[in-house]
Parts: sequence; structure tokens; C-alpha cells
Amino acid sequence: MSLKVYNTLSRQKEDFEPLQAGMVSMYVCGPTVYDKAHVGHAMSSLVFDTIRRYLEYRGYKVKHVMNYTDVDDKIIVRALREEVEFIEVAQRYISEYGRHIDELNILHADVYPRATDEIGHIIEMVEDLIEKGYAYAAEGDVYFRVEKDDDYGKLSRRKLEDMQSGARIDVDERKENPMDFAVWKAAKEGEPAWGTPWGKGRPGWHIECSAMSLAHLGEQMDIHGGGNDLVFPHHENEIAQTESLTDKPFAKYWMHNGMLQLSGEKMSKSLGNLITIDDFLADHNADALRMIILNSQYRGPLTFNNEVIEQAERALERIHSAFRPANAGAAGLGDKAGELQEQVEAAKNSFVTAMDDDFNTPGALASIFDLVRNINQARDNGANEEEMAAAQGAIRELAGVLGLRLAAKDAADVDAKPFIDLLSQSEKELGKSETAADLSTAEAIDTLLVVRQELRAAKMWEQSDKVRDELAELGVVIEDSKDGATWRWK
RNA sequence: GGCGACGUGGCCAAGUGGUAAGGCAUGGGUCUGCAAAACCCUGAUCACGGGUUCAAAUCCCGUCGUCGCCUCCA
Repeated sequence: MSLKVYNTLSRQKEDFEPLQAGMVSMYVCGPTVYDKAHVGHAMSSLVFDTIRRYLEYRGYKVKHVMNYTDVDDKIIVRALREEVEFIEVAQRYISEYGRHIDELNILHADVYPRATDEIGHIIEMVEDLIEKGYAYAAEGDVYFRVEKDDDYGKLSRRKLEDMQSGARIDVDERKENPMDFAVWKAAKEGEPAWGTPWGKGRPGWHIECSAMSLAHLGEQMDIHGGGNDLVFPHHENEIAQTESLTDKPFAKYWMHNGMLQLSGEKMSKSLGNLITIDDFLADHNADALRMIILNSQYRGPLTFNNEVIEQAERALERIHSAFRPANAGAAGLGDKAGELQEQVEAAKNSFVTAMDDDFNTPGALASIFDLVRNINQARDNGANEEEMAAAQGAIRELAGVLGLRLAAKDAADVDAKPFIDLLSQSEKELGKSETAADLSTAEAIDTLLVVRQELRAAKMWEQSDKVRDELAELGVVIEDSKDGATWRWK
């Protein structure tokens, strides 16, 4: 069993062998913080969180770095519009993204470097590039000299000639080659700027990641990740800059997640067809978003729409069904308990096999669903709590590797009043004296079930169904069985 | 125009040479006063056309379609 990882650089799945045995360094390009983050950003963070979790499950010690781009044109534009300092805009959205990371159950990176905190490193790097002839200053801007870089284009598989002929960019007279890109930008009046030997200015977009990864992970790293829209020019340029200086392969494995598709198009700020993370979480659980992402292979495009959200929520309910308690009076599986244990082993093995194949999360989910079925079958066959516990623990463990919380709603977080009202109403109809009004939510629901049972015993179907219907409106599902009724949160 | 990815049952989606995982939905059944859940059963030859092979969804060529990048972008 060995882990295979698809490397954008080679366009092939390769055996995963980190530079240092047992250790993995991983740098993921984070957002440019000029606006609210959308579910596409979340997808990237969730994909690499899952990769990290699995690497850790496989026993690797992972050093995870995710940067924030906190100075760029769009941030500056926004700050001017709001009449605040650019850093204020950046800080606002960095704080917000940090909150999303927790809401989405994404493990914290070891470092969250920000461009403006590392200007010193960046300037040093630009100086080095100029000194070695890989970059040149022109009226305060500094450009990378692509023709000096023999293998420029190797990541995105482009040739300089092809790009020049089809390029939609304006030819800048100051560039030696139209494809030369800025590593440093001269500041215009009123823009944030830092002093350098070639004038006041700010970093180009690509140089920050090079400088920060160099500072935090060294000259080489194992995994460099991001959305596949970053392959060119961002990552291509990072490679050009960094390898020109170090003369060593920058990242061993380049990993890119596919784009989330909303109504057939990439969700992006410029297209204006985005759903923010806040929008999504206002109506749905974080597990639902993760489920959608896990259901497809990370490299491919991801269909995102209301139907898919609904399907993911139903699929989660299915996983939750494995955690329902044993049937009342379960006799136990006895000799047959071994079968469930074998099924647990089988599920774990197929989970690892799937994940080892370039993080095939849909396959991993299939293993979990198979085990869910096995548990439910065992319950139907009379398994007791103890017999189900190990299998349920395995579901929790494997789902946890995928970052699913599977948290049950806690009755203590729900206001008891509507349930108590419903209870006294029902008791009135039954002609009973009313129960004390200081019940907890859970107690009120338990008592409602008792009352409903009395109504049913009296064949007062209309009234008993009303209790069920009204509880359903409050989010409580009642399930009858021959051993009595149980309830759960929908 | 250049580069790249993709097209699998109603929907989402694995599978990249030996006759197609999983989830959602549908229909039937068990259970049930009814319902819900769970469980059982139920359906695809893999965009289209050629070719290679004993054998292809899986390799090659072509066609059509969708999408991404080439400009800021997860």
C-alpha cells in the first residue's frame, strides 16, 4: 500500500515520497482579502484540509502554511472607495476568513503569513533576482526576465512563442519581453509603498508566495497547492522566480483543485455569480458543504447547485442513521457479531485504498456508506449497543479523517417553550392535568411522546398525529417501532 | 487563435484494458392504525463515428458539446 499523488508538473500520479521521511511540508495559496470569501475559496481550503488530515492519518507530520495576500490592486481600490487604510480592509477579511476556517472545521495551518509582514524577505529576493540577472528595474517597476529562464512554462506546459501570439495583454514598452511579469510594482500617489533601492513600491503578486514559502518552509517543499486557476500565471511564475535563485526544484508535488461550477460557470468575484460562505452557512450545515466537496474527486470540476446541496444533506442523514441506538430489547448478535467486525476491517481497508489513490474521497465515502448499511443491518438483526459501538466508532473515525463533524444537535441549545406549549395543549385534549412548565426541551419532548402514546392507545389518531406533525414543524422526527417511539432532530 | 480538462443510469459521482462503486431520487416489498426511518428488491454498456486488441467506459484518430487557463481569480 502506497500513497499516490497526482502531480500537475508531470501530469501523472506519482508515488508520494516526501523530501524528509515522515514529514510533509505543504504550502497552499490562500485568498486575496479584498472581499467576502465565497464557497469556491472554501472548496480549496476544504480540499487541502482533507489532504492534510489524511496525511496525518497516514502518520506524517505535516507543516502547513497558508498565506493571505493582503496588499494588491483590488484591496487598494476598495480601501479608496471606503476611505480607509488598505490594511483595514485586509484585516477585516482576514479575520472573517479565520472565522470561516473554524466554522468549516478546517484544521489550523501552522503559519498564516501575510505579504505585508514579510516585505523585508520580498525585497531581498527581488534584489537577488536583479543581481543575478533574472530581473530588471524599469521606472520603479521590476520585471522578471522570462527569456533568462530556460524552462519557463514547464508547469502549465506553455511555450513563450505561443503565449506571445495569443496574449491579450497590452504590450508594455518597458518590458523586454511581453511575458515578463512584475515582481515589484512602483507605487502611484497615495498607494501603500515600501522603500527600496529602485524606488518606492509594493510587491508583485507572485513574489510574495515565493518569499514566504522560502522563509517558512525553506528552499524546497513537498506540496504546493491551490486552485487550478493558479497554475498559470501564478504558480508558473513562482517556480520561475524561486528556482532561478535556488537552482533546486521548488515543490516536489504541485496539486491543484478543480473549480466549483455554479450554473455551468466558474464561481468568481468578477463574474458576480458567487455564494459567500456566510450565505451558505446561514442556511446549511458546514458538513453539507464538505460532503458536496468530498463527493467528487478534488481535481475535477464540481457541480454546485441547490439540488446537489439537498442530496448532500440527505446523504449526511444517512450517515447519521448509523448512530441510532440499538432496538429496545435487542437480543444481541451472539456468534454473528464477528461479521460486523469483519465489515469494519473491510471498510477501513477500502477507505485507505481509495484515499491512497490520489485522495479519492468519493471512493472513501463509499466505504463509509457500506459500513453504515452494515451497522443498520446489524441493528435490524438484533445487535445491542455494545456490539454496534466499535463499528460506529469506525464511522466516526473515518468520517473524521474526511473532516466531517457529524455533530448531533443538542436539545439543550433549543428553546423549550414551544415544546412545553405543545405539551400542555395535548395534555388538555387528553383531559389530563398539566405537567410542570419548567421542563427542559428534551424532557418536554420525552413527555410528549408519552402523551402521544396514550392518545394512540386510545386510538385518538387525529390528536396523536397532530403531536407528530407539530413536532415535525419544530424539527423533531418521531419514529415508531414495535418497541415504542423514539425521536430525533431532523 | 494557443494550451489543457471533461462528457458514465432521472440527478450528483467513482472507476482509465477483462463485461460498471457509492449517494440522492423513482417504483415494489417487509414493518406500521397512518406516517417516518431502517432493511430487501428494482434500472445504465459508459456523447457520437471509426480504429487497435482475444478483450475498451478505460488506448488511438475524428466529430459534436461543456468547462478552465492564456487578464485579477481558490
